[in-house]
Amino acid sequence: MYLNRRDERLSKQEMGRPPKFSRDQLQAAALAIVDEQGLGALTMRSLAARLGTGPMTLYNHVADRADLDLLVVDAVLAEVTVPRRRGGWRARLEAIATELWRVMRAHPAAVPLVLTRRSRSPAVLDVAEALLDALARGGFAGRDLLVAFRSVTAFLAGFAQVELAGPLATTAGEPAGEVIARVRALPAERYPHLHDIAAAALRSDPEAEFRDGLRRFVAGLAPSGR
Amino acid sequence: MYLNRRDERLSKQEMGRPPKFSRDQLQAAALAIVDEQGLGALTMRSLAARLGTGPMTLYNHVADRADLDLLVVDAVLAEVTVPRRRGGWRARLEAIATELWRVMRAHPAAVPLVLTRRSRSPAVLDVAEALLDALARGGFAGRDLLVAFRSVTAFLAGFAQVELAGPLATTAGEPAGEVIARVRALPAERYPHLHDIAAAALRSDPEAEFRDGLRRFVAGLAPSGR
DNA sequence: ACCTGAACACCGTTCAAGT
DNA sequence: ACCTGAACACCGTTCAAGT
Repeated sequence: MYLNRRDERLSKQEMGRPPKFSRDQLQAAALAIVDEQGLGALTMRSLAARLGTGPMTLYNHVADRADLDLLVVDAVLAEVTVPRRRGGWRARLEAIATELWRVMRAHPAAVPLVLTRRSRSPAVLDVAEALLDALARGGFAGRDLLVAFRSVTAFLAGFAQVELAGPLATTAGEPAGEVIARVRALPAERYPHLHDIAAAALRSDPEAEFRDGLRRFVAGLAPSGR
Repeated sequence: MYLNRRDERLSKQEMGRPPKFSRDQLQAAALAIVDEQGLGALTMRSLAARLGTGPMTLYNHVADRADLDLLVVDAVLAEVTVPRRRGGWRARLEAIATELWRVMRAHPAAVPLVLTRRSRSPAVLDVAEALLDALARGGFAGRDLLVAFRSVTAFLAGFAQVELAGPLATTAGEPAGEVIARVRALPAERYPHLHDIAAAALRSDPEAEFRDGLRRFVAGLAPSGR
């Protein structure tokens, strides 16, 4: 009887206690680990330790390990602030793409996750809708819009990725000069053009490369006019 | 003395025995696991088991777990047969890109690895050089060539990735109709364009989307003319 | 030179119990 | 409703030993 009454009290007060951590707290802690120590350092146990609790506590907030990756993706994309609508559709498209590029470069270790994990959070969907809106203003619709959207996100995702893992990418901490030196050590008669761009990469910076590539890409975009 | 002589014999005969597995065998086995059971199923132990040996044996052929990922990347890219050189540079660029696209779609589970892991094997460098060669024939050189190359690989890597993990991507085994249904369950006034392309995706096929996107992209490419 | 078993530190997660 | 420790199956890798 007494126990029963106590159980009832518990079910309304102590049992219905507020969550110990908010989703924002988890996101911030998870992203901090990735930023500071790399992707490999993010584990259920490391995140729990950083929050000052045991591993099992996390299962009150995420379904499993895969959910933890989504936490990081959402944390990164939440930093995107969709720019105000002004200018033509090309300018708007460039502005959103540039903002996305900025955010990804701010969290290079998280990029593989952003490119690889599928999240349906508002943070992700809002950015997608903003890109689509810019294209729609350019006259794209239906399948035309679909293809253009896939192309733009492809370009964006790819550019971030290529800088990270392409043949000219630098490993974490490795000076760019060494990578280029390694490319130059390859047989020149077999890889003449790789030599060429390695030399160019030495004098270029990724920011400007992205801007040029993006501008050229956007300039070439046009609805099929069917 | 006798033992010494025996040791010498061993060092020339039994000790210098040929490797138990070739690199090709490791590559094929690793890729088979990924193709059949997904990325998560590839472990040192699972690969060893498939080869009928113990986990430690693998360390005679790869440096560590990360090396195992490179094995898969190289196995996939080794399937690329660079098309014969003919036609204009745009046609050639499209041909190589299409071939790469074909190979990646043949191993969808391996795509995240291909996009994310850096390999410097000839398989990878040869494809890069072929793309560069096509662009060079189009008049690109130096920094121009660098930017164009990054853009093309970006487009390619991104397109494969977007189909795999973009907002309209299907999880392994999940019918495309369900994904689209889920998008349509979103508030239409907030995501009007996502609704639009979801409907278009229902009637489209990725092959044709890639071809259209690629053609449009290549058509827009041109050296800066400085 | 190449192979291999035992052992270790670490991981995600199930289970059962606590408030 | 939310928290948590013990325990389990699994992982990559070190070590030492074998041919």
